[in-house]
Amino acid sequence: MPSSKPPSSPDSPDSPDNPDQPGRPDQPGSPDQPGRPTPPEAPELIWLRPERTGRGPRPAHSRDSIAAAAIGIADAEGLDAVSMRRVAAALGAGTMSLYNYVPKKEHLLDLMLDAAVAEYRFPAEPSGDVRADLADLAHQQLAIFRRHPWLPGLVLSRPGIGPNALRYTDHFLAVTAATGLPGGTRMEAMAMFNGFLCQFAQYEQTAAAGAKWQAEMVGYLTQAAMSGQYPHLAQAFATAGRPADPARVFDRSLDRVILAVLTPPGE
Amino acid sequence: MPSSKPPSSPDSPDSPDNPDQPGRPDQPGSPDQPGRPTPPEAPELIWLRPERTGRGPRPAHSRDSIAAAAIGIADAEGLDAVSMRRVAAALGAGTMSLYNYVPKKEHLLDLMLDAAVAEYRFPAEPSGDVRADLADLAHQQLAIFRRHPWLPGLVLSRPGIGPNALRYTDHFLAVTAATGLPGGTRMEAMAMFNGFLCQFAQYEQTAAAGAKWQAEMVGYLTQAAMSGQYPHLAQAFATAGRPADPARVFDRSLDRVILAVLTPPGE
DNA sequence: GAGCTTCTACGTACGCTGTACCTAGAGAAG
DNA sequence: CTTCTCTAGGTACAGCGTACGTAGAAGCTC
Repeated sequence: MPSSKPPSSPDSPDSPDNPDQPGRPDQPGSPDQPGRPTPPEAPELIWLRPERTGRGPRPAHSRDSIAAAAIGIADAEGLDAVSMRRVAAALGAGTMSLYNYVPKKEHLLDLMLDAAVAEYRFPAEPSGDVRADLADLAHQQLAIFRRHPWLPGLVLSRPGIGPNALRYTDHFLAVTAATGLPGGTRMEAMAMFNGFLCQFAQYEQTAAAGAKWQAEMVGYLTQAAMSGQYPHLAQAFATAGRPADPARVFDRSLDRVILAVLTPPGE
Repeated sequence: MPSSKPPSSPDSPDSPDNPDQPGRPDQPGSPDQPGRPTPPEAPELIWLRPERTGRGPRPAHSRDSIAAAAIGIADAEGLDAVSMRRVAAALGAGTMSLYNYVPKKEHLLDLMLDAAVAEYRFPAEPSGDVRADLADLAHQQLAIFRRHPWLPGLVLSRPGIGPNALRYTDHFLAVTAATGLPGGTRMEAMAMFNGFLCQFAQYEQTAAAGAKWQAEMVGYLTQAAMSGQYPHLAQAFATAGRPADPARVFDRSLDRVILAVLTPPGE
């Protein structure tokens, strides 16, 4: 139904023939009398709302194009610059028209998130080497996070699971199937895996963003270490060598995460 | 994420008579003549600003009382309810007076974060059982997160390190000293440990918050599983037993995290 | 076709946000 | 004493999310 969205197509403003199937029968909610003025109950989850109902004029935009516009703004100016007005203006639409596509701004963020997740390229089949497959997944994810610096924060703050996130989940489950671990355990492992990557990417960004911030942080930490109030911190500082190569830190930490993922939970 | 945005100063509306400061050197950072009205450079990190300089009237509030007021609001009504106006009103102060204590709202969040971290109760010395100490730390942290539902999101979104966070760090380093791992590795391990706890607490909350959300999610996932597009997800669903006890899930996942923490990184 | 219904587009307006800027006045330093 | 720095707090502004209402297009049923 939804995507199979090649990311190479930036945005086709109106694909003239978009034979989508509106055939979704109805909400499984409360069977209402016909002719009720209020729709029974719109789902909160945007993925449960059909993109198009088939009545009335054809929408001038699509979820994909809206997400692409928002992502463009976020990539260029940060997530804070993504406002309903900005996105609508980027689409050439009136501000309030956006609310025909997206009931709340949160849902716009959900669209952005899932559109970004569409950038993964999964192999058709797991290679058989679980560690290698997970490492590949991790490096892809890090690359996507670097392309979209706002993404880690979004992933960490929202529980959204769109169609593309489901594809990611499915792939992760496929890759880890060989471990023999039960499905629930592998889902928990995925959450850990994901969380680690988000945090690492976020750390990377804050470190890279401000030289001033970094300098202040170093000053603050050394001052704290010298104060004598934090002896173990001081000792860690004293024994630390050079700042360590970030790529090495990533691979090292990733190894540990993968280890945790692959270990059977039974004590 | 948010900052790094130059003020841009589009236009000062109209200052009819603004006689002083004709040659305002504008951005700080330029070495000024002595006796210049602008202070040389205020640090961005709030912990590097002295709480009190000793001149002028005594402030009517303290960082602690401000943080306590903000935390009270956040606990009762969520982090979104914490606005400068609300906090100032809770203190019985004018809105703009708050800016004498906190240069930006971000720093108010930093104060809140560190005040919440102050709730830890660390033993004077590590017990010698690293796993047990870490498990205790984790359970304390989870309890704090449950007391302050807004905290995990803050911790995940801000790199702030206040004095109490330093105390936490020091304790973690003390506990893990027995592993013999180098300081840098233990810091990375702490980040993983922390991140896991934040994410778990956050998941716990979103799951507990909305029965409707949960119901929709289950419907969405089962529908996705039945669609045939996500075979491994479907299989995981099919083989899953009952929803599993959350406390068990926590302890199980915690075990894996601790395992990852304690494992030497060298392959 | 007519007529009804349902959708889209979008302007206006409201309450809220963070905060720049300014005026008073308190109190320590010289 | 004077002088200077600090604090308290009001006013104002640009921008936010979005509730609400109107106008008209497009599909369904007859």
